[in-house]
Amino acid sequence: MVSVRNTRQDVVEAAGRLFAEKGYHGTSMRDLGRELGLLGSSLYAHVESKQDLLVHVVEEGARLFQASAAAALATVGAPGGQLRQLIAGHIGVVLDNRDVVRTYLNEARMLDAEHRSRVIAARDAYEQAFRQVIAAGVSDGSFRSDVDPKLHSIFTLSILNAIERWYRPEGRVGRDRLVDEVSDFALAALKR
Amino acid sequence: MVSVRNTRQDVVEAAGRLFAEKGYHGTSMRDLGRELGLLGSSLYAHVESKQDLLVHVVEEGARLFQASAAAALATVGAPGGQLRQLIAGHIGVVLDNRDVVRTYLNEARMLDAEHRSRVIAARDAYEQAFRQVIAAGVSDGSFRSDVDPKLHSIFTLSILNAIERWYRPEGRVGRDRLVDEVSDFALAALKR
DNA sequence: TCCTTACGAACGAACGTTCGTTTGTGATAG
DNA sequence: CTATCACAAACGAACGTTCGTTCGTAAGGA
Repeated sequence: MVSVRNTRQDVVEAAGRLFAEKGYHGTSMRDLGRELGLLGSSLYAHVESKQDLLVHVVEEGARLFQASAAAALATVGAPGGQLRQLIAGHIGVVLDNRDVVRTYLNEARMLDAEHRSRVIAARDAYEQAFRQVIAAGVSDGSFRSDVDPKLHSIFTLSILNAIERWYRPEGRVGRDRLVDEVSDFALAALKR
Repeated sequence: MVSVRNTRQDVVEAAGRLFAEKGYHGTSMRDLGRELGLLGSSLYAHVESKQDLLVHVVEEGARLFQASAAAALATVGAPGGQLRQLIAGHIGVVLDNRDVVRTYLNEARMLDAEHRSRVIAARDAYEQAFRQVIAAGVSDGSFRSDVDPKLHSIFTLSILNAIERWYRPEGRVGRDRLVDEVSDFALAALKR
């Protein structure tokens, strides 16, 4: 029942891979066709345009992060635990969807103005989740009172978003260790 | 006596600006010409090739960071103070050379293999400066003993390298405040 | 039989780059 | 002073290639 032919999802996945590796403008439709064993022109049976492919990859990235944040916020517990959940979720998304995430983080600015502003809005909303949790911890006294929630969330997200640039799954740092290290680093600045 | 004509340095600067904004592959030689008020073909009076332009911008970025690290390491003082110097220097480089730094950070991977590996080596050497200072602080007891210098330097550099993505000089956070916030954040995880 | 998938030729536009020519400017010679 | 010269800077046409995309057609599974 396995189809020999390619499906739309195959094309989007391959696009994520190539966009992540060589950038949107560095990838041609013929490159992408070659990756799937077909001609560049054949891709148009599955997809409307090259820009359309970028839109789909980036929006999948946005969806993944949004779902992760929603799940973390749904957990009950102290702000410290919730922040740890946010961090663990983010790292899970990055490690399980490297190419989509790399494209989401690095190539979204190549989108046309309309789609790009939607992505920016999604990122703002995601950052809001971090800010909320930190602000809650400041309010209820579990975090230091002189913490700037906005700056702290930017710093934490900076660490998380950079992971795709250096982390190697086969290296000496396992996934759980990574979550612990990032969490401890981010929480150290919050400890009163 | 200011020249009305453009100089090689003008071209490299404009290239840094456009590469930072639209990416290397997203910038054409005709775009770059337009930026300077001339034709794309006219650029070849100043420059060997488009790739050549990228090489010069990226190598300038590498030089700036290397000089900053050397200056910070030359200061005497406790590891905590030296780390703060490294951070302040990095932030200075980023804020005073936004376009060069953005190109250095985001477009270096578009270089051919030879130049790219030189950039990677330069980045490794730069990260080494951070790692050394942290390791020294662990050794002399001014930092916690269970700190992993490599991970800590990666996290700190992640924060520093992300600054170009969100910081606005005209915003509510001034340069000195930014240096303090990043330093406090990075040092909190080192406090014993 | 229809519908999806893929082909492969072709399109016009844009790409990086080359080249012969023109232009402007500063130095030099009369 | 002015005429001449050299040279760098810029032009603009053109090159060969690649780009994203279109289209008519063929093949094959439901």
